[in-house]
Amino acid sequence: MTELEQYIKSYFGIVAIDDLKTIVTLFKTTTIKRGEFLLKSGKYCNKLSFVQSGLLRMFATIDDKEVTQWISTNGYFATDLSSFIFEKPSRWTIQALVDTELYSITKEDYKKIGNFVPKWNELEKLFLVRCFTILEDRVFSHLSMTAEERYNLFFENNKELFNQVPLHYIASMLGMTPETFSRIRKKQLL
Amino acid sequence: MTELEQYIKSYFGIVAIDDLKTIVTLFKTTTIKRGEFLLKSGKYCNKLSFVQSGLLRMFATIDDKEVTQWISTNGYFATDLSSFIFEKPSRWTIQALVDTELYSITKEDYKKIGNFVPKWNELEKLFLVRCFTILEDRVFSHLSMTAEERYNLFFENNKELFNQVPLHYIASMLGMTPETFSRIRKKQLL
DNA sequence: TTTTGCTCTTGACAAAAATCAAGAAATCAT
DNA sequence: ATGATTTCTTGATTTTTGTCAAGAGCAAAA
Repeated sequence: MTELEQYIKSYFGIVAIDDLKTIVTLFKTTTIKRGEFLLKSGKYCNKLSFVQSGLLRMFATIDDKEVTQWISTNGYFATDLSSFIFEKPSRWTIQALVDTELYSITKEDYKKIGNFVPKWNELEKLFLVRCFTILEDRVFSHLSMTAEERYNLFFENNKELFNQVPLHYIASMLGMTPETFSRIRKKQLL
Repeated sequence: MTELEQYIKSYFGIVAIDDLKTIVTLFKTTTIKRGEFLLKSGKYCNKLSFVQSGLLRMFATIDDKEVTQWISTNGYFATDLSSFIFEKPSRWTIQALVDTELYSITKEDYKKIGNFVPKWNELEKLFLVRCFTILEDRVFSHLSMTAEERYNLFFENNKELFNQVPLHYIASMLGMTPETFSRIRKKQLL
């Protein structure tokens, strides 16, 4: 199974191998260089991408401060779902933190998948509910956990990321300042 | 247009009137009394409900504390989406805060909608992305706003709720203690 | 009515997290 | 390699929020 086939499977669930191959043919590989933008806030998000290698950061700018909503690494997707589906301006900017290889599908091709894969609607639904659940977990973590607990939880599940991206982006994504992040980190390293 | 038709429209977007009428026939009205449970954590969520009148609270219990994730009022839906779609045990408990009238559809009937309404898949997708976006906003509010700012934003959009439910539930839903909530509230009332 | 329980507020205090400022360490561009 | 940036850490301090405890206000139940 190719990488992309695996990524898709992990988001969309069990997919018949023939369907999987059909879907994959609609994706194109593209590259974006460190610092370049996959999407800019206010623009229309017209493709859905999976990260093959590299790192993307999704953020919004508010009062001159950048708030990092998500960091996409190898195997994750990166898209403003709301903009992509509703075809409205994006609220997020997506920027490459390092040179990044992507598998991307255009909105146009995305719409066609249903013609080739009869079960597509069901798969897409599972995908969306999975995305929903991830956010539900995140909201819950803010209602019920301290900064330190959020740090620990995230660290356990994303150890690799801590050597790969500037830590203040992770701090922002977890809802704390870089200083607080650094102090918690020190405590855990002892 | 009936109430339920309006509710569905507000979540699913533009729906042809005939389709709307077809969908509505699959819902049944039920009543649940104050204190009773629509769903218990660990059980399977086998129906999707809209609140016609009354109030529901969705929460999880963690370390003897109840964390309120959402309060559903008139026109809102109330369901553990993840449990409903994936048919797995629910993480949430949903309880009526007062006697509550519901429009409910069973999972079984829900699955049939597609047979009667060809565009159903598209509508369902829009519904899910809308739910996703609501949570995306909530996560963002925790990354970029203080407790006071979250209070004000929520108050502006949900003034009525403040006379209808015990305020400590709203406090929990906004991620703060009842005491903090009370102090912020006092400040805003002056 | 009285009692009971729940909700909300308030104060005093403690803890958590943000801010400000400085400097060290690492990385990047030339 | 050098200098320029950016990232990360640390300390001092302030602000925000949580905790604990007590009491007031209300509403439901006896």
